[in-house]
Order: sequence, then C-alpha cells, then structure tokens
Amino acid sequence: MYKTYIMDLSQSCKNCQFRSHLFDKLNQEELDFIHRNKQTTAVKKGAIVNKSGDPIREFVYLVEGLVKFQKIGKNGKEQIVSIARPLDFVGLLSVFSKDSYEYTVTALVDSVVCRIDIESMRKMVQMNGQFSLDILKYISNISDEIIRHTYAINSKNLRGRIAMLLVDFADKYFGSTSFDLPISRKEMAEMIDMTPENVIRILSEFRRDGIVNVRGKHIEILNMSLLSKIRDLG
Amino acid sequence: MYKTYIMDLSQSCKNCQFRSHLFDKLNQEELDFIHRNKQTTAVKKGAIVNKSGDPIREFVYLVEGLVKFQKIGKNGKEQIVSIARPLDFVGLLSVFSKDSYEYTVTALVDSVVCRIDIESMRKMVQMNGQFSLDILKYISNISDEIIRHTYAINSKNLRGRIAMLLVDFADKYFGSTSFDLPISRKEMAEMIDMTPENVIRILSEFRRDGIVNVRGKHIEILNMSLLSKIRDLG
DNA sequence: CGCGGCTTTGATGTTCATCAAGTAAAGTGG
DNA sequence: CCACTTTACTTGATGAACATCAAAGCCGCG
Repeated sequence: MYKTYIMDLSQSCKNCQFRSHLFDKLNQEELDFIHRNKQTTAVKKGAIVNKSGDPIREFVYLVEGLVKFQKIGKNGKEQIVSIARPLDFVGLLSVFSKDSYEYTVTALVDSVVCRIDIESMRKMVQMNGQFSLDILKYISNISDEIIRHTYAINSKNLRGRIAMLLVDFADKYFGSTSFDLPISRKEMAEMIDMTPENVIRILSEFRRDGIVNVRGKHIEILNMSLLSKIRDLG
Repeated sequence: MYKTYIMDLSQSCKNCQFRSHLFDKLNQEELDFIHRNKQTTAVKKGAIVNKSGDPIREFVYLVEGLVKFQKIGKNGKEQIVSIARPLDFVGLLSVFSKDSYEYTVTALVDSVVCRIDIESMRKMVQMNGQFSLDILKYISNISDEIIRHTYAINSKNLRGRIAMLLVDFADKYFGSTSFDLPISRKEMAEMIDMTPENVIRILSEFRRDGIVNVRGKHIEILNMSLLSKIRDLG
C-alpha cells in the first residue's frame, strides 16, 4: 500500500520500521554493516533514480513514494514495465546480472530511497546463506510477477486492460476505490501497451456506463464488481 | 547450440562434460554431494518433464534435446514462454520462489535431463557463497532474457515476429540457415502470440518473396540479411 | 496573455483474428 | 500393408479491433 511516512533519514537500520522482511535474517552486526554502507536520500517528483545504461553501483530500495521502471523500445517509444511501491526493490532484475541498469527509474511522486552499496550486498549474500536464499526467492518472485503481468496485459482487449489497471491502482497501490492517478494518460498507455487516445476513449466509455467517475486525474470506482468482471473477461 | 550427444548416464558429475558453468565453483566434495542426490533420465519426444501445478521436488537441468515451457492462459489457450536448449535449467523461475511449478515443460525431441533434489540445491546455496551469487546472476539473466523477449515480440508486427522466430532458430538453436523445425505451425503461433493461419500465410509470403524455402517442417533461409531487416523494422 | 503540452472526440484506414472449406499428412485398427 | 480416421496444414473471404490522423478545447507556465 502506498502511504506517506515521516522518516528520520539518519536512523540506523537496526530499528528501521521501513525495512523489508528481506533483511530479517541479518543479525545486529550485519545490519550495522549495511547501515554503514548505505545512504538514504529524498527524490523529487519527476527526478531520475537510475538511468538505463548507467553503471550499477548500488542496490536501491524504495522507502516512500512511487517510482516507475521504463524501457525504451527500438522505435523510441517508452514502455513502463512496472511501478514500485514502498518496500519494493528498484532495478532488482539487473542488479546481480548486469554491470549497467536495464531500466530507467523515475519518481512519480516525491519519494525516499535507500541506496546500499552493491559490493556490500554481494558480500552479505556470500556470507549469510539464509539471506542468499531469501534474496533468490525474492528475485524469482518479482520476475515471475512481471512475466505473469506482461502476459496478462497482452491477452486482454483494451477494455480489459484499462479495467485491470484501475483495479490494480485501487487494490494494490491505494487501498481505496477513490484515488488520484500518479501518471498521465500517456503513461497509462505506456503501461498497458495502447495509445493515449484509446485510454481516454475507454475511460469515457466507463464513465458513460456509470462504472467510474473521472475528473482529470481523480478516479472513483463506482462499480468494482463489474470492473473486475470486465478485467477477467477481457 | 542444439546438438546430439552420446552420454553415459551413470557417470559422476565430477568430470561431466555436459555440466553447466554454474557448477564450476563447487569443489570435488560438493560435486559428489550433488551427484549422490541427482538422477539422470531420458525423456521421449512429447513426454512431460514437469506439469504446471505439480509440487517442486527437483531442480531440473537439460542435458540433451529441446523442451518447451508453456503456460495456460485463462481462456484455455496455450502460450509457449520459452524453449530451453542443452545446459539450460528448466523451471528455474519458480524453483526457488514457489512450491509448485508455474509452467508445464514438454520435450520437443528425445531429450535427457538431470534432476537434482531441490533440498540439496538449497543446502548448496546456503553453504557456498560464491555458488549462491552465481545462481542469483543466472536467474536474473534468464528472467531479464524472458522479459526482454516478451516485450520484443509484442512490439513487432506479424511479419517481424515470424522473422525473429526464424532467425532465432537459425542462430541460437541450430547454428545453420537450414534446419528442421521442432514444432508445429500451431506451436509457432503459441510462441509469438498469433494464429496458426497467419503463421502459414506469412511463411508463404516469405517463400513467394524468395526469402526462405519451406517444405513442411524443413526451413532454409535464403536471404538472411533481408530477414533480419524485417525482424528489426517490424 | 499567449504558447506548448496534455486531453478529448470524431473520422478513416490497416492489421489481424475469425470463419469456412479443402488438401495433405500422420496415426490407427483390421 | 491398406483403408479409415483424425490431425495438421493451407488459402480465401469477411469483419472486428485497434492505430493513426486531424482538429478543437483545456490547463499550466513563463
């Protein structure tokens, strides 16, 4: 769930309430080691966290806010692969396999990230067997998730895709049927592989049918069960 | 490259010439441990290696042949996610994150697989830090690859997809511009998200244009540079 | 105040899936 | 090994879904 926290950026990892469960298997000494090799920074809306092609020096972790992962297709069109929530890792897929970032990561709202030195992370994986198993599990899960999600999008018609996007925002990101979209129509289109025009067209359709209320970026889902049905049947 | 080997199924892993580089960081004792907890079996063409939903008990590794990973969409349509070559791991994505297989794996030709007990693998990851880093790297790479491939397919028109498929078979799987397809037209369609009718239509088009020779399953690429161009521009 | 980008709606065209029908190939049982 | 059945392959015709093009209204920002 996307929430706004007030965080003391200087605190140690030991008692950090924003820590991922991934670090639960580290003991106090190991957490201190991570703490000494990390850096917590605020990122303004629109600012770039990682740029595709830049060398990977850190293992980046989202504490607060929302960021998008995007990829530039050969035709120059941008595609949004995923949107990360707090406690998600950023650039995880490339981080252990490549020397440079695969995706460009940009903050959609004012955000806070932790940057852990990548060599320190590697060391930790080598030293702590349970930790390495947990990371392995985590990476596999994320990959599975992205692959499943990508296939889901491509097997749906346009109405089904928009329905899926709206339900995901309501359920996964905001925990409410009423929310403000953190992205433009064009970005919505980039997330679900369609044109901005058709995003708008179908939103208008849903509005006419009384399924949602749309006023600019503000969305209110009026008929969630019907929307879910459109997602599943599309 | 897909080759036919003659393998002694009973030999130890220690001197195995079919071993993945992934195991290079294991010492003799560890290789013996793996050997005692593995099983090498032949799989007939068309036979199922792993079935979606079955509990994961083994870490499966392709020694010889070709296998397809497939997924059943909600509409009941099958989709082929990837085709594994010798020295590839099978079901790798789910293996550390799930209790049961995500994909059904079927042999496309007579094949040979090694099945390593999953608990033994976990133990190895916990014990050997370098090995766990290598596995992490390997899994990340495969995931990256699948995601990149999936996006590539969906951003191309039908001609581009067929071109991509043919070039991949020639380059990655057979190392020759002349080869016999190990899959049916229907399976080709399942690989690149189109209908069997259109697969045939476009193959015929390519034949008329003198780009390929098609006789049933036998393919001969006559104009590789043009085919690559169609792939890149599609 | 005016410019440029984002949003919205309508009209048009292309691409691809679906349907139909026929041919070739590959199993299957006697 | 041959008749029979089933499955795979192939081509054409049609229609639906979606992208593209065009034009106008809206909003934020210098």
